[in-house]
Amino acid sequence: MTKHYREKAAHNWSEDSIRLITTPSRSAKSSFFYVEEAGYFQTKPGYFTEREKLNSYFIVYTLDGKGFLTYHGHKYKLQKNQAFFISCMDYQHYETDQEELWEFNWVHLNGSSISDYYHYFQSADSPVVTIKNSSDFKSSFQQLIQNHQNFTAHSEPISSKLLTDLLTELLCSIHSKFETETYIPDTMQAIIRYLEKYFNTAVSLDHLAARFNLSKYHLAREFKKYAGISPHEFLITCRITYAKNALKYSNDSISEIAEDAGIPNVSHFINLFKDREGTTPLAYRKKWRI
DNA sequence: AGCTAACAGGGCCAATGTAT
DNA sequence: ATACATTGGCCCTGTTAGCT
Repeated sequence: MTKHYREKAAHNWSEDSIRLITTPSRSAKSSFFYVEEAGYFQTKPGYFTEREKLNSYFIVYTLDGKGFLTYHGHKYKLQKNQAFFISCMDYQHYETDQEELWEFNWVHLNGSSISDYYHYFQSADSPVVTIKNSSDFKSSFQQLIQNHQNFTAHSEPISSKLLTDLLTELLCSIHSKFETETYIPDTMQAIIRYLEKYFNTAVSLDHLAARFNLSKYHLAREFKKYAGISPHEFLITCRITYAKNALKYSNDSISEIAEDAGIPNVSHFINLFKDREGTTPLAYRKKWRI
């Protein structure tokens, strides 16, 4: 591992700005999200930071004014209520606008599962998002800073909770390039309900298309757009869910359950179940009955 | 008996690009 | 928004043999 941490910065910020370094416990590092450093900056003209190859993640939330971020070869403008979430391993440069001075909350954070959050966040085309639920986001940041100014026995789990809130809000603020509201059209809802009801029959994409009077190509595309998975994948999920329920709460044999779930071929049922659940049907039944 | 693993072959579907 | 074409992948089947 080559590690050449590099940072260059002009530390121009106001008197009432805040910068807190923390020393998380061993257990916090292994099981929680934890703060490495956090604060609030009211910048002065000339403020900037440039760094790379730092094993830390970084969230910045613009409270007022204007800032600029350069990351992964692009330059982004940051305005009020916009946040970015980046990995400090990669080169980054951020600075205040010279006229509209940048005011922001920030946190360097880490944790065992943060790379998964970051990976999910990267499905957006930009590291900068406009926060949807801004009052909660702002309040979580404030609580986070307060929490580190007044150490208590439960500071670390509380910090982890607040960081999770921040990360969750970041993920929920991603808008895909297809401009999705959380709204799901009625037809798609109807199709989802139909599948939930008739999963145990041989329902195909063609069948669905005919039933709902849509082109099957269009149907498949739209379904995935709103449900996140293909119609067929959703069907399988319904079948596995039914099977798990029957395995746990009935005494039906595996082959009966397979049949009732809409997968008459037992061999295939077992393979599919194991592929999705990690255990065979019988092992699943036993696990929940001991 | 009932359950599971492994395998191979056939067919259908999801994904994608393109056109209108 | 809808339709068509292509293709690689995986869904499904059927069988067999080994397991509890």
